[in-house]
Amino acid sequence: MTAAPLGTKTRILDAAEKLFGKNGFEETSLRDITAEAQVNLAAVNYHFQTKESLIDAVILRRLEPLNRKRMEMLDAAGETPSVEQIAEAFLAPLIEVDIPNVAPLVGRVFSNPAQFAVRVFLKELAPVVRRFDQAIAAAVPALTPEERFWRLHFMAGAMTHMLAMWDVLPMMTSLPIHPVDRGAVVRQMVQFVAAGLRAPLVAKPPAELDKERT
Amino acid sequence: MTAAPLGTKTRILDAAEKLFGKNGFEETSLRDITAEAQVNLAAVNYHFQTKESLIDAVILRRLEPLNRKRMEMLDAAGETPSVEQIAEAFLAPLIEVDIPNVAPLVGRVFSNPAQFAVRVFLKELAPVVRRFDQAIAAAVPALTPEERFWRLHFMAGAMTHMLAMWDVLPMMTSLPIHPVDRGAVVRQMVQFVAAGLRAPLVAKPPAELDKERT
DNA sequence: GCGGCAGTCATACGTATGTTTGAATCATAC
DNA sequence: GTATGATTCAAACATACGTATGACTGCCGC
Repeated sequence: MTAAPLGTKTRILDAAEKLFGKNGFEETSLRDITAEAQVNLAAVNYHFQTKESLIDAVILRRLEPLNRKRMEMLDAAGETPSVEQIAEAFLAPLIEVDIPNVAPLVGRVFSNPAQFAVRVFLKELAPVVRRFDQAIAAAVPALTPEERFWRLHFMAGAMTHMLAMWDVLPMMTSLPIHPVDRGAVVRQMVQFVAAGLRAPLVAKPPAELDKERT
Repeated sequence: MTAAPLGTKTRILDAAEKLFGKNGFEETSLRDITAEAQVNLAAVNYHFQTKESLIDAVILRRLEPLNRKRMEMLDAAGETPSVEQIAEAFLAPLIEVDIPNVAPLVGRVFSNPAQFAVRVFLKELAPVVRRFDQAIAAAVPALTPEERFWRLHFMAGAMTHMLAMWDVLPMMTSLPIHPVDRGAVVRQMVQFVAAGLRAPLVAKPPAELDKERT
């Protein structure tokens, strides 16, 4: 009857992941976590020393396989992936890798530029950003580096917003979108993002047009 | 020499806005705020009763004119605005209305689905969502309600991500994008979002294609 | 059997937080 | 000038938090 008891350490990670995702990092106390995990309060400091490094551990446990999957999909798409393939490589792993608690967590990580998230960002995310930037450069050569940079982050923003708002969005519409097939949303998002990635360049600002008039 | 002294209440709002934007709501203590505002600790409870309603006050002071401006721009775009006009009406007010502290704040509001943010969401944001949904429906009639719903929130996500990550993004690139002309970013985003809004519909899922094969 | 040790536990410590209090100060009307 | 109401102030309150401690438990090698 009782499920496999799992290690204390894993139970803490699971509980923390769930509560961090639902309520945020600072808003979740170690006592909330240990209660959810049915574990003694001191266990978290025994296994993870400090709350901060528990946060890191929770994030890294999920972020690492997620990003590996992204890289794999991008590699599998060949020499010069299309924008659709780029968007899908970036977005689809969220569906495949996941259990339900993870999505809100990812949303929280991306939408928290505070120090504790930056720690993880730069080490874990920078290579992925670089790799996808190169792919976009190959797929849409007309883009300047600045344009690639922003479009990449617009894509990331669409994703994070969906994840972070997952539980709230149903309240903002009368549509029966909950519980929804996450795969369908990803298809929509791939479509949206792909079109955005290959959008025409912005018109030159008035200052430059002036030169042409003279 | 000394600037106009402003009321205590306003100084609290300004300080809270600045610190909430920089560090988040829960991470900012009332003592941080009163120190920044050079005001007695008790003043915040005197003027705002509780921290929670201070948060509401800070958000509403900015969100309300922001959304009014959005509505105005959408109205000014005529009967059936183009997707570019829709995107611009949604995004441009952030540049015009703003002082620098506000942008991070908006990012925090949108990326925090916790109760305290939901309180504001549903009352203040629902009419705007409805209005823009109608505009998208008129501009891209082929979209189903679900598709409109998601594309609207992809647009919101690109915006929030940019705002929330504003201070962090420069660290993720070697490009000299900081300090950057915010108007230029908005032009990029309008371009991206407009293309996404009028992207072709998603391919039918395999299940429906099967029917055509039989 | 028993020593050693990783893991668990109840409990406590120090501190930071939101909030309250009651006296002091200020402004304004009479 | 002084009474009155609004505002500011220093100080305290209760609570919740992250962390630390020291005793206890169960297990494995010998």
